[in-house]
Amino acid sequence: MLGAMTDTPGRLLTLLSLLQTPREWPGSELAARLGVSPRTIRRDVDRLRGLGYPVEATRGAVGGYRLVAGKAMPPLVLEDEEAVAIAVGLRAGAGHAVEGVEEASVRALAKLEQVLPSRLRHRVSTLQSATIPLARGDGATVSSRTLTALAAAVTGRERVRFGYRAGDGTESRRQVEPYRLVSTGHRWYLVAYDLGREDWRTFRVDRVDEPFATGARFTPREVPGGDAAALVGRSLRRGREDRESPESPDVDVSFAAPASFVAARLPAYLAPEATGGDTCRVRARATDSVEWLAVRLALVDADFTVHGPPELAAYVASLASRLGRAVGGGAAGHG
Amino acid sequence: MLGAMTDTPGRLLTLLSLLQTPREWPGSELAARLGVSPRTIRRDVDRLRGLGYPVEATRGAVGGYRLVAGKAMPPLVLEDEEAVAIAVGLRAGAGHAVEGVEEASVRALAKLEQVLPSRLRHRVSTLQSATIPLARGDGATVSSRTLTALAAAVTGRERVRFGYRAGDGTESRRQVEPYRLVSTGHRWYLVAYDLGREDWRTFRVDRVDEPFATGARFTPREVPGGDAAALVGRSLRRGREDRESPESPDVDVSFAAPASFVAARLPAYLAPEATGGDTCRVRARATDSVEWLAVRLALVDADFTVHGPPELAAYVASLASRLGRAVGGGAAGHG
DNA sequence: CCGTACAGGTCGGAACACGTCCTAGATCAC
DNA sequence: GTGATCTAGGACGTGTTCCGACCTGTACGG
Repeated sequence: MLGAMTDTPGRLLTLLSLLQTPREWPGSELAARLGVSPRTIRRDVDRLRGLGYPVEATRGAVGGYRLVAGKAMPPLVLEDEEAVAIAVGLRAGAGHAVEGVEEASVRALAKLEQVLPSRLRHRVSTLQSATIPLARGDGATVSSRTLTALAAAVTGRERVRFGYRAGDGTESRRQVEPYRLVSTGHRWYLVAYDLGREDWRTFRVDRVDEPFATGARFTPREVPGGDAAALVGRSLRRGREDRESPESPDVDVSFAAPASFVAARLPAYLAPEATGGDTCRVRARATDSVEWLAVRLALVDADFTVHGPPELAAYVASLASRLGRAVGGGAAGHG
Repeated sequence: MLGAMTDTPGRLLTLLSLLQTPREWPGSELAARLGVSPRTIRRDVDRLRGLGYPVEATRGAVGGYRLVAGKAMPPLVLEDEEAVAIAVGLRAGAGHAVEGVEEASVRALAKLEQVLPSRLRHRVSTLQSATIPLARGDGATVSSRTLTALAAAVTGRERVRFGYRAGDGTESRRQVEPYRLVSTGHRWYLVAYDLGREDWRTFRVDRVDEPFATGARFTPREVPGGDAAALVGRSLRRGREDRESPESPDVDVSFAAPASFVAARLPAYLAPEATGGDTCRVRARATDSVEWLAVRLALVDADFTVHGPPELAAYVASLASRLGRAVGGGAAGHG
């Protein structure tokens, strides 16, 4: 730890970190460790409680203090290893995080990386290189570096400069006021006010190159429509910044298994509807990549039929033939 | 926030949380926000620096304070959303976390869940249900609840009671002093001193049922051989607690692609060796499940041949035939 | 029943924290 | 250059808090 604490606030911080350990601390031990009298420890505990951190105490011969779940998150005191583990985990999930927490996940990653000691930083990157991005290298993968840089700029209200490669291939340099990151499935969009164009724009984050915070803070403008996510939707429909088909093709797959079985093995947005006692069908807007989809369908561990989209069928077919070749061409399974 | 702060330690904590935001704070703004004079803010910043938190200040007209990377991790102050995101991410990765940080990852999760407010707790579990475990449901999946409970007991040095289902199907109740969690690939082991058997044992965590910390602390014994991981290895070789073949079958796959191409798409422990300019071969001890392996191999996006193990070949074959059936039986791909 | 631990009151002396001055140095806009 | 704006930090007086040393009460385990 930090050695002998002489001042009160510092002692409180270390006390908080000690109590976060999943064990019970007798007051006397805490007193010895912090170099103060047990009475002071009791007072400190009172103070922490006053601040909203619920310190629980068990009385009796084997009693002690410990920090339990309360109404607000206490500051997390992490060991080096733990911080690295979280950073690696969040980075791995940055591209295809669990739906509903993508943006929070990126914010947390940005916050963590802001204060991550450099000696841990390179451990994170080496460890991360051991993971593979599950989306194929089609150039549309989003780097967690870009993502966290943009997230930091959004919450810091700092202007950002970056290079942008539009859908038709033209490159440009932009300076924008970033407002929000929006995630739709596995794709990220940045809603920002483009200072050069003097209008709102949505940018695909995978096409953003080397974002750089200028350091200049800006005062928020009002987002047209009030909702950044809606702006992304509109932009996609108009296809102004994004020349691709705005809506991903619809998934349509039927399974030779009960709906409950299939539902348990697919993400929530791919909810199957029963089409009989032992069959069901999944129809949904696909936000995942075709590769991801194919993998998830295959891992359901039940026979299925792809009705669409054609891209998915084609990929599944190519996967089937490749796997067939991998084991000698014969497609005779054992199941 | 917590409203008007009147006491110094509380103010320091909120200051720390404000500085963790990825933006710069002018001293005057901090002063207004915390209800003290700018001079006090300067003193507080000094104090934080004295405690080891590197507060960086940029001077000049647009200057301000911010917390930067230092030599130790500062206490992370997380928003609700961010805490949920981290918990979900860690849980998702609990089974098959990135190699090298599995144990730290579980420790971090245990620490976080100890203080996670209950209102966030059920959000985590609902969100998690949206993810699919990538290991097939063969009964050998480890619940993150069991894992974190054991991790907490290990660091808390608390005795644990649990039900255990041995490899031959016999059930028993155990009371143990838990020493370490060891992860080998996708499988978890608990090294503990079994109080009933009066000897050291290693338990497969997926066979542990409802661990329960008794609250009784114990004083550490010396681990025989000094190394818990070695103990697991020995136990596996003897097959005392674990009747399965101790070592997973060896993976042997050759690719019709350069080693560099393959290496970039596989985890580090599946390092390919070049067998020619445009071919390479992967030989390794497989710690992942067969399903995972098959998926990873398929996503390399190159033709490959499975030489072993037989289980992998069989699974790949069954996958090939299932995927073939999914698109109408013809195994003719488009690639 | 006793030992241990948490809980909390009081009191006096010492230490500290705070605000209000002050000056110095750095940076940016004009 | 000049001025504005920010951090940096010393000096000082006042008021308060903090701490340790008592003390009593209560809960729990053996």
